[in-house]
Amino acid sequence: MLNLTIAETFRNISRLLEIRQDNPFRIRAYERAAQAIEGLNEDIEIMAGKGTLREIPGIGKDLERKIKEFIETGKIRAYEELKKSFPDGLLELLRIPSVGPKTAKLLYDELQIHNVAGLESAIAKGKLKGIFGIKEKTIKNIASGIRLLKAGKERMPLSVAWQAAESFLRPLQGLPGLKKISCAGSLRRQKETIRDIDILVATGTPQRIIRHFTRLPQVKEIIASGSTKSSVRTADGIQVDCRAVVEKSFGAALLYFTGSKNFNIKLRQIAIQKGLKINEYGVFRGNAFVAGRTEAEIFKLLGMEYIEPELREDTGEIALAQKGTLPKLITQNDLRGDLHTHSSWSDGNNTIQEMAFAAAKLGYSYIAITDHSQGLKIANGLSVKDLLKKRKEIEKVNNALRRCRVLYGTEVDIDSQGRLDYSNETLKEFDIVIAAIHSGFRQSKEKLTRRILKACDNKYVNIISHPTGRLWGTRDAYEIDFDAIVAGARETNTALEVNSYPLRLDLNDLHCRRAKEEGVKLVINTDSHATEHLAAARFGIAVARRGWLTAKDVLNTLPLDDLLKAIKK
DNA sequence: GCCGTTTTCGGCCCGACTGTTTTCAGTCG
Repeated sequence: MLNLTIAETFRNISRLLEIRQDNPFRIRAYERAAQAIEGLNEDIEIMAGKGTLREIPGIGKDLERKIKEFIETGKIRAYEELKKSFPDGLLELLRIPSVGPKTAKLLYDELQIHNVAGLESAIAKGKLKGIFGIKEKTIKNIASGIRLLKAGKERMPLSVAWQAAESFLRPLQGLPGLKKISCAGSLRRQKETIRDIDILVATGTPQRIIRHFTRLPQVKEIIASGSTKSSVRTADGIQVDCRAVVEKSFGAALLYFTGSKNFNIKLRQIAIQKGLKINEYGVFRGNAFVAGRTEAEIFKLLGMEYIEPELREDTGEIALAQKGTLPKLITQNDLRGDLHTHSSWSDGNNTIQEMAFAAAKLGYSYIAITDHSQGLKIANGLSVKDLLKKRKEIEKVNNALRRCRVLYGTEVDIDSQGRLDYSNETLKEFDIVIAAIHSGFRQSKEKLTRRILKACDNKYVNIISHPTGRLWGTRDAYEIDFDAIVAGARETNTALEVNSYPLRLDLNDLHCRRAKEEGVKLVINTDSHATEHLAAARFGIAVARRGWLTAKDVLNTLPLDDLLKAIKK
């Protein structure tokens, strides 16, 4: 898939144009296009084939041509030309916090510095002193920016970001003078990975709240601190921004700080058409404040439905909101059960009874215990003989626990040839069968895809679990032909799983939206190996919401009887 | 370079903080 490559190329063009001090609107056009392409839920090559590139906001005649050029030749001539006028590595300088295009150009023009290593040695030799506009403080900032860049704090998974955010939200909540508090930014939009954390507060005494914020024990460094805004870095290297506004502006500020950037720009343009101006303090007609206390009143004023944060990516949601036809996103309350969990029969920490009680406590009306199959020795997979005993135990738990029905399930291994690890005789006894790949990840895309399709063809397989095999920070997704799998799943009435386990999140939001478009049902499971993992469903819900899913698209929102009917082949 | 309820030209989202200036440019979000 070329989407990210093309987005990156456009972003680089934007940056080089910035250094060259080209037309600022042209610069922004490339940046906007890059962001729009990143947010696409469709393969850009397929769109090019269908001739729908121009439907992407920010893609006009010229960029359409450039995208096609890239798809056909692997290059964009104009970009290659542009690169020639700059030394290799110059873009690297822009990745240093506090170094922007102007500084990069200055460093290059004055000292011929064109990469981070060169900048480091120039600092060490004291060469930056004496350049107009650069003094001690700036040099220090650049040096610490380089250290940060090298520490390589890239993005963190959503789950880690939530933990960090809560460590700030909790101590601030209830402070005297604090009226409202919320996280904002990509965290509120529940993106899969987060760069930094935004916190917004409504207060009449901003200085006091900001002071409290910067003095929290986990703060290691104050990056900036003004009267209404402050940025800090934690000992873990996570940047947290706090912004304070008066209560009247809270909705406008929340809207603004939640983003995404392209979404905000689009909204402000719509406001301008209506003779209004939006900033983080409110919506104004002339100088008169007309809205801003809540996000809802701003959307209403702009003539559109409330748009959930997870949808705010400028990928078509604004038009639907104007028509009033947004999907009603699934919530955690819609889930009636978990269909992928493990017990101590295989590699889980808890007994079936403990898992069942934990599920009941969450308000679930069913939980499937889907232990690994016999071939997966490393996970203590169950032999056919074990299965009989396990089934008896489930019956016992079901007799004792009325509120939450335990389903007799398995996560059956798909072997390297696409065969299943239990016979059909065994499989047909289960209430629910999940199939998944646990080995042979390095096979070709075609072979991996065939394995999964073969599993779909089995009439007892109800769900395909973690289809792309990715494990965050450990293993990249293996390549599959997702469109082929969607087609196979649809034909065979096999559901695809959104695995909520924070390091998997497989499928992702893009996959969800695609599957939904093609009419394939999804399930949101946790793959829990302990009772406390069940709570991770919130992360699967986050993915599903970003993937535009409603409760209707997700099978485990159904009552038990309906669920069992719906998964039948 | 994009875009159009001001439609093929002439606009283009908006503001806080810092460091370097002494009124503002650069960076960031």
